[in-house]
Amino acid sequence: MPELPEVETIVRSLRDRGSNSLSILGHTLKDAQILWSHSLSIPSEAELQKRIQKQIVNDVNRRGKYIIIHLSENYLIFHLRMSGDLRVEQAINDHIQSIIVQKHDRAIFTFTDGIRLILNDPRKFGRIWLVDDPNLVTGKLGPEPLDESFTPIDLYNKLKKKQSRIKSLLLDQHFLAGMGNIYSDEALFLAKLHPLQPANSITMDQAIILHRSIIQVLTEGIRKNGASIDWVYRGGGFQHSFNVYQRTGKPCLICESLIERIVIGQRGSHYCPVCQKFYQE
DNA sequence: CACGTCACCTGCGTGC
DNA sequence: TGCACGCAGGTGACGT
Repeated sequence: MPELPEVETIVRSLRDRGSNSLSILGHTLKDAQILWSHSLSIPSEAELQKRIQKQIVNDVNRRGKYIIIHLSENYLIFHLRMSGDLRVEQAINDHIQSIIVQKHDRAIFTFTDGIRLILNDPRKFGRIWLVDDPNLVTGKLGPEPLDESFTPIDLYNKLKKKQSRIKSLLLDQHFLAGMGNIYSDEALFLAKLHPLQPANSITMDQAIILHRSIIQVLTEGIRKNGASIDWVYRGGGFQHSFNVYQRTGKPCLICESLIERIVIGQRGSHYCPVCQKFYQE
């Protein structure tokens, strides 16, 4: 489900107390229940339960699409993949609460004061880790697109070394962390690049614009609290700003040509055939 | 090594 | 209405 902006929105809601969200900062863990065993990557459920006890949440942040919860001793890490979501529940009555499980709940973390952090994940692709070193999980990720260390020159130099299609590269988390199908399509539209364009055919000028477009769509996505599509609604509004994603057959908002959809690496790719020309040398 | 394809899952919309 | 099919915000394993 979530890409960088959606994950960032969730991280902020876990970290910062909002009008309708509950921060877990400073809370002390008491117990964990894993309802779908594959949701837990490492360690074993017994080990997890033993190790998280009495650990305090010191911070919550993000690396790419991974949510990293800094505990007193270890790091509790979540990846929501396609359909995962995290919610924090207010403590109600202990006896009632321990029984309440919603459809698709896969893991429940209970704090000493009764609040609960719950992974809900219809498609069961989401994963959880408890590790001493977060690099064990996120170590191979590419640069953070919103960090200053991500520069147009570096992007150009890396593109030059790749001959895969630009759309596939943007989805490759080892190349760049955090982009998913929505934001890749939207960034390529802003950059006027055809999704099938080989990476090494992209010019310096185009790379500069692509760099700016990536930052623009991600920043706008975060500002709108991410996108809410399908039957899972999380309150974000970026879906109202889509130029091409899921707009197949609808007029381009710039030139009114009809948006096309092709499949690249098993993923639907949406683009304007006129604004996003395929360059042949 | 680099790149493409498949497996892992459930639910929803569409068309017959 | 029922059912088959295609589609969905991702990624690791495997093949060429």
